[in-house]
Amino acid sequence: MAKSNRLADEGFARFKTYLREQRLKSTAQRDAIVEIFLKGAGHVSVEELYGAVRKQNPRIGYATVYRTMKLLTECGLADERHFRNGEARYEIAEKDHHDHLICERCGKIVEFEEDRIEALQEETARRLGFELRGHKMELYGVCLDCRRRGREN
Amino acid sequence: MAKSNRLADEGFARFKTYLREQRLKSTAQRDAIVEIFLKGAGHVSVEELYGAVRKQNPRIGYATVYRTMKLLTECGLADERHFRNGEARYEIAEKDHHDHLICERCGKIVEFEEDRIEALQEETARRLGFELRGHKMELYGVCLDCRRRGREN
DNA sequence: GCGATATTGAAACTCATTTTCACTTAGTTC
DNA sequence: GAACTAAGTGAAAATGAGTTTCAATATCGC
Repeated sequence: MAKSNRLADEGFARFKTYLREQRLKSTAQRDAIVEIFLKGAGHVSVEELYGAVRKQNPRIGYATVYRTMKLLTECGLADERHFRNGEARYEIAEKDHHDHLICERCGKIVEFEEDRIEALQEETARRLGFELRGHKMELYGVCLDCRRRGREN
Repeated sequence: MAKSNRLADEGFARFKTYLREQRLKSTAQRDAIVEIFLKGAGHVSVEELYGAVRKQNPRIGYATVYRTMKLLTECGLADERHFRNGEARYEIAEKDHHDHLICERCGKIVEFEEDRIEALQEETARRLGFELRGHKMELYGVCLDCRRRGREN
C-alpha cells in the first residue's frame, strides 16, 4: 500500500521542511492528514478529509484536521476555497493560477485558466483606480453529463 | 421626514404586491425594514440593517430582519452577496448584472460591468461542455485613496 | 533520558444564521 | 366591528462550520 506518487512525496518533504524551519513538531497525526490530503483528488472538505483520515487512525480529532489544513495553507501547499455553500474546500496548491467551473447539478468542479479574462480583470481594476491584488471567479452551470442525463433536478 | 425616492417607493410597492400575492401579511416591522433597506446605500450587512432599524423601532428582533431580508431576496428586490469574510451583505437588486471590485484596505465596494469578460466566461464554459447559468466574480485590490494615504496596513 | 515546549482530543466556545414556541396580530368572515 | 384563523413576532434555544481551551501526552534538542 502507500503507493508512491512523486508530487505527493515532494509536497510531503516540503511540509516536513516547513515544520523544521518553524520549529514545529512532526507528529503521526500530521503525517497521516498531510499524506492523505496530498494523495487525494483535490477540492476536499474538512469533513471528507476527516472521514478518510479516521479510517486510517480513528483517534484523530476534528480539531487536528482543521489545524493541519491551516498549516498546509500557511506553508503554501494547500489552497482554501469557499464555493457557494461556504464550507471550506482545499486543493493542492499548484504553481499556476486557475479558476473554477462548477456543475450546479452534480457538484463536479472543473479547473480552467483563461488569460484573456485575467487581462481584462487587470484592465478593469486599473480603469477604476484599483491596483489589483487578487480575484475570485467561479462559473456555475450544468455539465454535459448532467444535461444528457435529463432534467431530474 | 421619510424623504421620498422614486426607486424606493417603487420597490416598496412591489414588495406589498408580492405579499398580497403570496397571502403573506403586511406588518409594521416588515415595512420598517424594507423601507430602510430600500433607502439605504446598498451592500448592507444584516447587522448594519438591524442597527438602523432598531433606531426607528427598538423592539424589532434580529430574526425578523433575517426573515424579511430572505423575503426580499425571494421576491427579487434584494441580492444576497458573500464577500471574503462570509457574512451576508444585501444590495438592492438592479435590472442589470454587475460584479464587484473590493478594496482590501478600506473595504470600499465598487460595482462594474464588463461585457467582454462575460462573453469570455460564456465561451469558456461552453468550451468545457457546460451550459453557463451564473457566475461569481470579485476583484480584490487597493483603491486610489488608500494608495495615496500610504501603507498603514 | 530529561526537560522545555509543542501537540493532541474532547469539550466548550464563537459567530452568523435558523428554528422553535408561546404569544400577538393582520386580513378576512359573518 | 367582533370573531376567527393563519401568519408573524421576539426571545431564546438550536445549528453548523470553525476555533479555542485545557489537561494530558508526545517530540525535539541536549
